[in-house]
Amino acid sequence: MDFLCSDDFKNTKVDPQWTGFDYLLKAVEVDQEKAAKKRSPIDNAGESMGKKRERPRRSREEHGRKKRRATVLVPPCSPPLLPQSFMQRVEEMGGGNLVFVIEKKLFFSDVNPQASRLSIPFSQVQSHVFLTESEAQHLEGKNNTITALLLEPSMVKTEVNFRKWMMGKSPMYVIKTAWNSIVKNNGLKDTTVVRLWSFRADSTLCFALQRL
DNA sequence: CACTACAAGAATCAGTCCAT
DNA sequence: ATGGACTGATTCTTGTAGTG
Repeated sequence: MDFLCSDDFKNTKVDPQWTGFDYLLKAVEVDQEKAAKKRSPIDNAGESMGKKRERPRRSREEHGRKKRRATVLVPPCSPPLLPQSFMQRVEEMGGGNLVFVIEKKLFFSDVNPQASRLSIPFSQVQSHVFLTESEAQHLEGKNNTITALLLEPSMVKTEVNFRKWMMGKSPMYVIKTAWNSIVKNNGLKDTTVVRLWSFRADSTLCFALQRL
C-alpha cells in the first residue's frame, strides 16, 4: 500500500473554513487520485486480469449452478458522495473519518443464506485506510474478527463481524454475522449494486451500506 | 486473428461449531 | 441428535495480455 505524504497535497488548496470532516474527505480524494495515477491507462482497462487458463469445460448449469463472472464494475476515479440521509445518520452517531471502501454488484454467494457473508475482494477495495494499523495486524491472525457496526440501507444499525480470509492466494474481507438478516431486511438480491463506506464512531469501526 | 496462459474471484461444499 | 450458522479450501469460469 502507498501511503500519502505531504508532497501529495502540494497542489491542494485548503479552505480555512473546512471542518475536520472536510479535511478527511480531501485526504480520501487525494488518495484516490494518487491510486488512479499509479494505474496506467492500460492497467485501468484490466488491472487485475491475467490470462486465460485452459480447462476442461464442464457446464455448471448441468449441476444447477448459476453462471458467474458478471462484469466487474469499474470503480470511479474519485470517491462518490455519501447520500445526505446517510451523512445525517453518520453525524448523529458522531461518526467521522469517512472512507469509501467498495462498490460492488452482489452475487449469488453474497445473498446465499447458506453462506451468510458479504465478500469484499481485496483488489476491489478502493482504500484500505479505513483500518488502523493494529486492526489490520489483528486481522492477519487466524480466526481474528473485528466487531463493527453496519448502517443498513434502511438506516438500521446492526452489529457485524468483519474478518479477513485467504481465498486461495487471494485475500478478501468478509462481513459476517447478521448478514442474512441485512439481506432480507433490505431486499438485497444478486445483481443489486451496493456501496460500502466506513467511518468511525467513538473509535468503533462502522460501515454504511448504500443500495443503488 | 486465433490461440494460449494466467490471475481473479465467484460458487460450491465438506467439515466444524453451537444452540436447542 | 439435529439443524442452522460459520469457515475456508477447492473448483472452475471468465477476461485479457502475450505470442506467433
